Amino acid sequence: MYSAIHSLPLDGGHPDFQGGPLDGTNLPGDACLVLTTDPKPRLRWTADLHDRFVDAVTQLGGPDSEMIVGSQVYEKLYICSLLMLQVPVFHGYEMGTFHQKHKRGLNKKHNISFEIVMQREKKKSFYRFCDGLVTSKVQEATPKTIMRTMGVKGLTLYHLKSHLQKYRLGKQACKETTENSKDVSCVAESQDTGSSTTSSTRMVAQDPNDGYQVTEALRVQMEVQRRLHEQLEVQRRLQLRIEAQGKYLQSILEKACKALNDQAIVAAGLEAAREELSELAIKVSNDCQGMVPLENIKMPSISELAAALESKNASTIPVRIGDCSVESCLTSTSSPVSPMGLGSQAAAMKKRPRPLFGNGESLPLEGNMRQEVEWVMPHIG
DNA sequence: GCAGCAATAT
DNA sequence: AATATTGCTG
Repeated sequence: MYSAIHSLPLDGGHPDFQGGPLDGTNLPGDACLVLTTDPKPRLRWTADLHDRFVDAVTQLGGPDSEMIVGSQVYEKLYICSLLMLQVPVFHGYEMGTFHQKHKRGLNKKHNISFEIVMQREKKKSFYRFCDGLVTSKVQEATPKTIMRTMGVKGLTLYHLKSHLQKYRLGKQACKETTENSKDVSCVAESQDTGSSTTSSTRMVAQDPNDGYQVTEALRVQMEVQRRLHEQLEVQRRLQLRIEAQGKYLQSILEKACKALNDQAIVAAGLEAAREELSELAIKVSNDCQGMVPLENIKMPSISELAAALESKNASTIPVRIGDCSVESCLTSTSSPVSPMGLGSQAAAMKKRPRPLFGNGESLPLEGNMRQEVEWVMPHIG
């Protein structure tokens, strides 16, 4: 029916193209843009061309990729510092939800910025933290961007528009059928905010976005591990500090003992007191020795970590914010790093011990790991 | 101008 | 019938 009147070589990043036949019979190795010979020449979507199209679309985030419809800048408050650590957690926040939960803690002054992302399919927007630790450069797959990434001469916006429309419809239908047959729950990737967990996060194995989701999950895991290390570091410093404190105490006691001993000869009545102090000194010494050596501190498992992150998030923040020393952890007197200062940070912590994941929000990995966590502070005599 | 949907044309 | 194109809306 169709016969080609002309064909244009593709330019773009495929140097391996073989000049195609000039008639309409295109083999899947062709890299030619074929038009039909009709009063109205039409573009022929050859297999090859389509493949390129698909490549471009997936590269741009899939057929239902997100649209970034705006951005906002918020003050670098405690909550924001927290969010810095929690980029993945931030995914899936819907606008309303986010506002409700965090608006009070945020201000439009400093340099934390968020994208307002709209997902094509859902037509709902949500915030995504995008300062510094941008997760992925998900560009939206629109006809224009596709055209750019395909880099095929002669391909117009209209061609792509139409083809994309069809492609999306096809994908949608495909998804629906697979969804009906099997309700595959997705990897812990998005929040459990109900409506935000729709088709786009419930993808099936062959979906091109699946790879993205896997990387995303991996990234989350790495993030968690990173924080585990941070936490352990704090723990270690705390331990050292505690040991030092113990030694100091002991030396004081010993001195006191000595002093008393000198006088003890004179005042026999003090004998009893000396005895007591000695005992005390021994006790302290024992306590010091019995204090859990670092190696014996119960190492938190990932699951514990996750739970801990959830419940004790606030306590990790100062460490990250200013890399402040143990002193500040212990005494809360060191210099504040965030504009609001430690005092108000402490207040914030008191107010919301679980600022991010409370209120039904949850860490992505949390589902199967909810345990009581007591490892943050080793038991001290 | 552009994206996306629906209708239309081939 | 399948799918490319055009029309129209926001």
